[in-house]
Amino acid sequence: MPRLEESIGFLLTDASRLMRRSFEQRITGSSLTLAQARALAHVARNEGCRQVELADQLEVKPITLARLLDQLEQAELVERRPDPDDRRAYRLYLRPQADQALDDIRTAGGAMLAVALQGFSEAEEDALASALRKMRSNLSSR
Amino acid sequence: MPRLEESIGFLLTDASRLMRRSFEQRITGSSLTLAQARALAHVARNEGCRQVELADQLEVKPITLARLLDQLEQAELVERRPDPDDRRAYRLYLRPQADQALDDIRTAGGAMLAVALQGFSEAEEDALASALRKMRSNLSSR
DNA sequence: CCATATAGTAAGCAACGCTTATTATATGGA
DNA sequence: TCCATATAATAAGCGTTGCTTACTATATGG
Repeated sequence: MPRLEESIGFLLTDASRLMRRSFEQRITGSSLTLAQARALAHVARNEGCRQVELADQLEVKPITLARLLDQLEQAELVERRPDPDDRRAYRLYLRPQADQALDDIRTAGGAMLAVALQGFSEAEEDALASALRKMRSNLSSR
Repeated sequence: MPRLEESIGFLLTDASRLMRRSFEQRITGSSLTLAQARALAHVARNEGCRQVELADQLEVKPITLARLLDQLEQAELVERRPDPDDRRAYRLYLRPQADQALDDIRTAGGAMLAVALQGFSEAEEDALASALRKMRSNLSSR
């Protein structure tokens, strides 16, 4: 009988929760949560995209993304501009302050990972990243 | 410039969120959340332990665990018994229905992992588990 | 015996994510 | 052209997780 609490499922949630804790402790400057940071990073890679597209990418419901964008807009990091071709839709753009926030995210994330990945070889890091990408793809609803 | 949104940090949170979604869709029978399931699994491995010990193991605050235990107690899966040697403390025990719930957790978790780990060799699974354990240990507050 | 520490809980907060429903706008037939 | 249907975004409201702060009751050590 395998130890249930040491299964990959629980290990992954443990690592994820500890990572979030570490990240949010380090990013006190920008006071972003991990979910907000993630949304911001995706806007940065997809400037001009619509919310429904981004929600699909992030694999959350549109309303969940809308709330995240409310926070990012209030922090003046992201801007919703009306889509000229579809009056129902917005297109998403970075505001000037976003560059600084993205830097902060990189810094906090880097510091967190430096701790989390202590003792990992580069090959181990690559294997981990690759495994996680594969899992994400396997679990994707698309 | 590495792709921020593909860093191990975000990959891990993605995989974790998708896993939780998949798990909670599959365990409709017992209607447990992943966090409750995790707490239950730890009670099973540590019957008779005190809440403060379990909270420490789970790396959550005692009050966070207390809420989880409220839910598990209401579901008649876990029982708080007064510690005979310390009138401030409880000791935690499984109720009879817990066996069935733990089976359900194994089943739902197994089905979820079967999807999540499609295309993984046994060696890759082991490497992933080992990497996650190392990360957890590196990020542990203890 | 008293100061301090510890076990557990209460109250209240914020984030995340959801379901369901609503509004406004697009779009594809008849 | 018009209408039925679909789509983009949001509103309202819920449950879960996890936290901080503060409290009560009990242990424990000097």
